[in-house]
Amino acid sequence: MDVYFQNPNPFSGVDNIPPPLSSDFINVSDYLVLDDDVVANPNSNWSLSSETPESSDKAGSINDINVINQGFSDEIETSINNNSNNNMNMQVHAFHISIYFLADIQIYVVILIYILWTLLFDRKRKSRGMNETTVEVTPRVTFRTRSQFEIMDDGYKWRKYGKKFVKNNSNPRNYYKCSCEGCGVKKRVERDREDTRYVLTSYDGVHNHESPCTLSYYAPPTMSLVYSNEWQLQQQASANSSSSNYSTNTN
DNA sequence: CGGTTTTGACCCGCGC
DNA sequence: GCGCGGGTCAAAACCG
Repeated sequence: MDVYFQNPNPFSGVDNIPPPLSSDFINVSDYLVLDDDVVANPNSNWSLSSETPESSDKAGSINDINVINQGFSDEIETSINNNSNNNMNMQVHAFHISIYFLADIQIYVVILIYILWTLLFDRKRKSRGMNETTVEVTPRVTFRTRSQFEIMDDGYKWRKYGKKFVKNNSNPRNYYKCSCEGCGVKKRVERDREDTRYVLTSYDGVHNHESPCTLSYYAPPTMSLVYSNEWQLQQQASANSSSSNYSTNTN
């Protein structure tokens, strides 16, 4: 499992947009595009977790990154590369801890848990009328980010299709679909019910297209102009929609 | 006018 | 079967 984060920094050169506050802006490449400050300060206050389709609402944070992938906790190794063209990348490598550092007995426990979990998952699939050849792969990744904004730029264009007040959370949960035709990725955004300073952003599925942000960054100058303008519009729209919120927090 | 947001209704799975 | 909670739909409103 390799997850690459890139940082085109869409804020650079954009007028009327407040400068990014430390750790308040996290963007997305596959899921996130990290801001300069986040990459430069690995200890800044952010976290990442992924969850199985059956275990929603379990996003948490262990140190910087927490990954719970299909029932296993994964050991994470992070590395930050700064290549020649100022395109900073963060590589996240995940290893199954069952092989990496568990003692022998614990390996068997993990294997047993895995078998039980697989059987349970298979039963759930069959109870839904899914046969053996039906593959249900809906990766859900949740980012827990300390931010004053619910809507953070993640490099993709989203269309809101629902809003729901969920139990035990006074803050609404917003549902978004990727606006790109044919892309079925969905996004769920809500304030952490336990600490409203944090925003939980869950992604269902994987984009089958490039982010407009990535295109902008790697495109030839003429293309870059087109996409950059799109980015500015998105950024300004986001800033306008939350301008009152921002103004109350900048003093 | 086209794209986005809002919001009530509807659907579905799950537990009792 | 029923109620509840979460997710989605779709029509109307909104906006640039």
